[in-house]
Amino acid sequence: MSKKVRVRFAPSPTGGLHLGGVRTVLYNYLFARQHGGDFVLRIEDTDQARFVEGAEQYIMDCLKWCGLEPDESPEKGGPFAPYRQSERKHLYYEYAQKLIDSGHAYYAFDTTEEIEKMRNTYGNDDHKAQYDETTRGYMRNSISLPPDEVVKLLENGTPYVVRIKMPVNQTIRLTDMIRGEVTFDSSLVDDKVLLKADGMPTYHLAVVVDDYLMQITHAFRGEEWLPSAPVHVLLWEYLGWKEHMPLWAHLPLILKPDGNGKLSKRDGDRLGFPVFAMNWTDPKTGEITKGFREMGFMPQAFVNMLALLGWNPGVEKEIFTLDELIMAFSIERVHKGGAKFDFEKAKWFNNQYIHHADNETLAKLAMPYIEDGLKNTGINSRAYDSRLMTYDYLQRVVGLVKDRCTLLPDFWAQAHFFFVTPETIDVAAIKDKWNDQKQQFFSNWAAALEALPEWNEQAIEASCNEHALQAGLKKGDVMLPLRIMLVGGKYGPGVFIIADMIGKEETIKRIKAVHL
RNA sequence: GGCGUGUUGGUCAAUCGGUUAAGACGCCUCCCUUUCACGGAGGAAUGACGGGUUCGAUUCCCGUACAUGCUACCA
Repeated sequence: MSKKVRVRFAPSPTGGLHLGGVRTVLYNYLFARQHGGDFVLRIEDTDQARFVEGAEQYIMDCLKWCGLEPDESPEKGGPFAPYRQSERKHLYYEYAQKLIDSGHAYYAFDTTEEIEKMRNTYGNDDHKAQYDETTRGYMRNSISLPPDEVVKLLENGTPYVVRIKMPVNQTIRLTDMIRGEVTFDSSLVDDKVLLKADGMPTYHLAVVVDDYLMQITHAFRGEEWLPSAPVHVLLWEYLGWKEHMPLWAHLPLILKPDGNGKLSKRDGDRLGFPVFAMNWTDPKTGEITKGFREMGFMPQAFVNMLALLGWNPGVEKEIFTLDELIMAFSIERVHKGGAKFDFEKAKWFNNQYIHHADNETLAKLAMPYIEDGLKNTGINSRAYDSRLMTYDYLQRVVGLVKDRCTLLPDFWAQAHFFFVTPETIDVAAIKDKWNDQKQQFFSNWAAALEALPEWNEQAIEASCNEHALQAGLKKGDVMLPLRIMLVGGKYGPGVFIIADMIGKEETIKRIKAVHL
C-alpha cells in the first residue's frame, strides 16, 4: 500500500515569479495530477526582512493565469492549514527543542559581529571559516559554555539561535529521483541555524517540519538546494521521521541564453525578454518588470514551452495540452544539466498556439489589443463598433492574419488596416515604377468601382483585371500599388479580400488618397 | 579555496554498447504565393579532452579541463 501522493510548491513571497519557479510548479502539478495526488501551495515567509507586500497574491495570480492551481493554499485552505509559515511560527519551537534535548542541536548566543570575527580569524578572504566542529568550541554556545552559564543566559533573555550540530566524518546519502545517489561528507557541512533569534525557523527547519506535517511524499526544488540537502536528511533522521522523508528531485537550473549562469531578471531586461510570468511591480520603487502574459503570450503556450525546457518525452511531439502533459510527464526524463533559455523558441510555441487556436478564441484574445490600437490612433472604439467592429468581423480578421502573428500584440500590427485607414503609406515601395499610366488607371478604376453592382472578392478582382487590361497594364503592375494603398505596406492577406472586408466606400477612399 | 552537480550542432534535445548520431527552434537555398506570412523540399552545423573496460563506445568506469550551484540568523 502506498501513500497518497502529495507535493508542494513553496515559494517565498519576495518578488516576481521567475520562469524557473513556474516550471517547478508545473512539474509538481503534472506529477500530482498523474498520480491522483494533491498539489499544495505553501508560502515560506519566514524572513521578515525580505517580505514584499503583494507578492503572495501575485504568485497566486500567476498560478491562476497558468492554469496550475493548487488544491490547498493559504487562499483555499485545506486540511493542513495554515499554509503560511509565518502563521505556523508556534509549531517549530517544539521540534527545535526536541533536537536540543536529543543533543542534535544547541543554543548559540553569538552576535553577528562575533561570528564575523570568527570567520576571519579562522579563515581567510576567499575562504571564510564555517561555524562547525572546528570552530564551535571557540564560540558562545551550549556546547562550549558550562551548563549553569547557559541557563543564566537563557534566563536573562539573551538572544540566541538554535543550530544543528553536524556530526563528523559521516557519509550522508540521498537518492535523488533525477540524479540517483548523491553523497556528502558531514564534516564539510556547517552548523546551520535552525531557529532564528526572532523565533522564526529558517528554511532548513521549516521545510522539514512542514513537509512532515503536511505529509509531503515527493519534494521538487531547484538544484541550488542540493548542497543543503544533507542538513535536511539529517533533520528527518534526528526528528525520528526518516521513513516518512519525501523522495527528492532537484531540478536543473534554467540558464541565461548568452554565456552561462542562472537566468535572472536582469538578463531579461538586458536581452529584451520577460523572465517573470506576469508583470511585477515593485511596491517600493514602483519599477515594473515585464511578464510573459503582458508580452502577449498565451498561458498554454508558456506552460508548454516550460515543460519542454529540461524535460523531454522521448517522442517527436512538441505541442502538448496540459492533459497530454499530465499523461506524458515522467520525472525520470527530466534532464540533469541546466538548459539555456531560448526566447526564439518560446515565441515559436506561442505562434503555434495562435496558429491552431480557433477564431473565436483568438478574437477574444486580440480584442484588447485592437481596442488599444484604435484608442491610440484617436478613434473611439465604441463609435467604431457600430460600423465595422462586430465580433463576427473581428473573428474573420483574426482568421485572416493569425499565421502572421507570434505574440498577441501582433494582431494590431497585422490587422490595423481592417479597422482604420493606414496612417503611413510606404510609397517608397512603389515609387520607382510609378508612372502616369498607373495613376490614370487607379483614378479610372476607382470611378468604375463606384458602379460595381456587387461587392465581393471575386467581383473586385475581375474588375481590376479588366480595367488593367484596358489600360494596357499587366495585373502584376497594379497589385503592389493597390496593396500599398489599402494596407500601407508590403504585408497582409490577399488584397481583394481586404477590399471586400473594408467595404466599397473605404476602398475607393484609400485608392484616391494616394498620389505620387 | 572547499564541497556538490553537470558537459551531444548556436539553442532545446533523441539515443538506455553496434544508428549514415533523430527531431525541433534559429540560419541559408529553392518551390508555392504578383505582398508578408503559412505550407512544402533541401542545406550547413554536434558527442569537451585523455585514459581505461569491451569484439565494439556518444552510451559504462577513472582522471583532466571547463561550466555552474552552494559555502547567511535568504530562500
